[in-house]
Amino acid sequence: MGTSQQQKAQSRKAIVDAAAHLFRERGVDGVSVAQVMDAAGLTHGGFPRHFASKQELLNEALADALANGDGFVPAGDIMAFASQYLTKQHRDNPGHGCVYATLGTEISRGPAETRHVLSEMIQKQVDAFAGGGKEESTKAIGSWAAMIGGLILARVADNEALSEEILQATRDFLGV
Amino acid sequence: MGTSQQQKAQSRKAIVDAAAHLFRERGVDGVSVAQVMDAAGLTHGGFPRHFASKQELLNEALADALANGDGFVPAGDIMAFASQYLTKQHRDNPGHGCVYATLGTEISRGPAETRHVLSEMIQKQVDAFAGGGKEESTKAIGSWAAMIGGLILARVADNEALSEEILQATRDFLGV
DNA sequence: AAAAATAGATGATGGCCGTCATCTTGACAA
DNA sequence: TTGTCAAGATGACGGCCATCATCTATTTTT
Repeated sequence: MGTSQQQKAQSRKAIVDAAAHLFRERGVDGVSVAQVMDAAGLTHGGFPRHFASKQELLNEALADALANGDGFVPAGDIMAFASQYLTKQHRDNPGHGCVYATLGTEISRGPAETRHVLSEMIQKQVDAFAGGGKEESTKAIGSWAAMIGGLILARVADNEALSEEILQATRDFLGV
Repeated sequence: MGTSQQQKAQSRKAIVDAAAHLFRERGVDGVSVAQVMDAAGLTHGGFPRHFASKQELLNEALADALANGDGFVPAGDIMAFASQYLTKQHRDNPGHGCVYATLGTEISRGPAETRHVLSEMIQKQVDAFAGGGKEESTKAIGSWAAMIGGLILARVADNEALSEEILQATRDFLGV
């Protein structure tokens, strides 16, 4: 099954996309390499041709998810961002949602290398916040934190009323 | 190795304590039953005498961690609570810290039964917040969310300056 | 056009984990 | 005191996973 270099690039992209999606949906430990490959339309054996390890794929998937903005990274007005973030839509689609709210804790416990990738993303975000002065920065970081925590609580809640109550309260708290 | 019923109760407590600690520190998937038993001073074979499954132990461990207040559950003044919560001390000791910030995402993806246990804890907390009226309740839930999100971000950050900046900003944001 | 290179498939390997079976030994009931 | 029961130890089993080895077929190079 020889394949052109163009197809290899396509395959690689498919693998990264599948990983970025599945890792957020089920956690890194909750998804096997074989499952990622399967979702990418390949079999597990082709994996080493693209990545040296699952770790390496995770790093790439994280960078990709955040670079594409798919990972719900604050941009522009933090309040406009918050109103998109604290929704049922986002809550029910972790696979396409905020990386910090889905993988933050798992990665904080993981290898330094992967942790560093995510840490740099946070740094970049905090730096961006700092543009508007200290007070604006504090508000942005604090609001961001509330969004992440609120979404996590809303996802743990197993009944719609409670979950919606948490989302609503967090929105109200932020004045969105 | 016959053992008295008193010793059995002691063993059970040791297992639950070890689990509550290790699960928060390394994640549920990151700790094996054998490791929990070892930390409790036993071997893996005695496990079935106490719990039918790892799931069952998790449920018990969660309930225990939260009941003991060790799990960082808001009590009394939410602001006083926040100032204890957003500290390096808490950040660096997840094993004895807030359950939502360590296991929230993992459990939101897990079995309904375990999710229900944690969900009921949230419900109880939200109900307690509601005592002071709607506005107070909104503030409490929003602040709680900010604490959880802020702590998670601070734990992901792999350099002290950034991590401390996040903790500080979240504290300032909440006015603590 | 022939040869070399390689993407991807199939399959194997070693390790870890949750759970169960069995045995031993001390606790309690008689 | 004797017999039953069970806590906990040792050990095994089946399943899953990450990674590597090998084979194949097509692409790319010469």
